[in-house]
Amino acid sequence: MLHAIELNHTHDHETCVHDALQNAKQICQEKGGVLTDIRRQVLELIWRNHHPVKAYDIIEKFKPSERTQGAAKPTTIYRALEFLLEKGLIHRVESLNAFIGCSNPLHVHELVLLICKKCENVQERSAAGVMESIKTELQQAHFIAHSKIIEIHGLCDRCT
Amino acid sequence: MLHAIELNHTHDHETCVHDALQNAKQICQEKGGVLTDIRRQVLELIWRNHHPVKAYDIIEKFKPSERTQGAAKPTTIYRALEFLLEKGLIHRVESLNAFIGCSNPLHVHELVLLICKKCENVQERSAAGVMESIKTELQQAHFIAHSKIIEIHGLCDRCT
DNA sequence: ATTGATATGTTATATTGTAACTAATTGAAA
DNA sequence: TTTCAATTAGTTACAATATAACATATCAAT
Repeated sequence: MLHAIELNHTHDHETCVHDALQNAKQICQEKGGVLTDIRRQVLELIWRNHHPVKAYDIIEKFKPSERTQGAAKPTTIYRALEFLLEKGLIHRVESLNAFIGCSNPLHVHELVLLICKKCENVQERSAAGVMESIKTELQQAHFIAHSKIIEIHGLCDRCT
Repeated sequence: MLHAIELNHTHDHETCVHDALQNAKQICQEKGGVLTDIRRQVLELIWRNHHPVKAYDIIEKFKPSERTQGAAKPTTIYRALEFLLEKGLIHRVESLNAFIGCSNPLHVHELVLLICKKCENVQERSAAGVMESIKTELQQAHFIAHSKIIEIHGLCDRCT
């Protein structure tokens, strides 16, 4: 377990962000992408936040380099997000139009997202049992799945 | 089973739209809402389309009455959609930013949506087994669910 | 050096969704 | 039956989210 998404006083945020970047480097090596400055910074921003981050939050917070004049334009950020999604380094939360860091990018996995309405943490779970029963359901329906979106909204452990 | 969402030559579309409107009237009686002209027309449009419909598609297609000058404004349509969602007469497909008619509005139910990439049909399934395994997963996580979004993208029976 | 692949910049616009306030409607209580 | 309160709808303006299309830059391999 790399990073349980548990944001409490014992959580070492620097380590966690650092590890995410290390993973990113490794994955880019393995899968052949390049973790450019922009992409790295976007990933880092998402991990620092540790809550679902909206594209326009990133756009606003994004630090311009010497070359670039203003803040990064939408296109730039959306392209970085697209890259990170492709490499499995982040997830898109459909029901929030937002993004979170993938807590276990080295291992490709389908997931259930548990989204707390109160603390806004998102917990990522592999939920093998759920995936198994979905498989059964899909077989009954003769449906070939390409992607699965499972997002549960409610109250997490600590917020109940 | 009210309307399996099967759009083929044997599918009687008029009956299907008609039944949806009948259900809507009944539900509004039971739950206390009023199925106004606008709301009814929005619901009808969604059912006639029989595919996921985007809010702005509705806005464009919306027939103005004698009173209203131009097409309906966004606010009007979003309000109607909100009403229909509340009454369980339609579903929002989060991953498409679109809406579909609920195929069994008389019976409150959590569902799995099977979204075909090719024919764009959306099949609504109760998937008791899936819901059961999600329940187990949530208990393990000590998470209290308020709502569940389960959307599977892929190829349906007829499109494989 | 040239080329091809990848990444970024730039401009403009498309799409999706709300806020805030006003006016009309309607149905029941006074 | 008036008037009141609640609900619905109209209007204006804008916020938030996302993409298209084309130009430029970077850099490694030929």
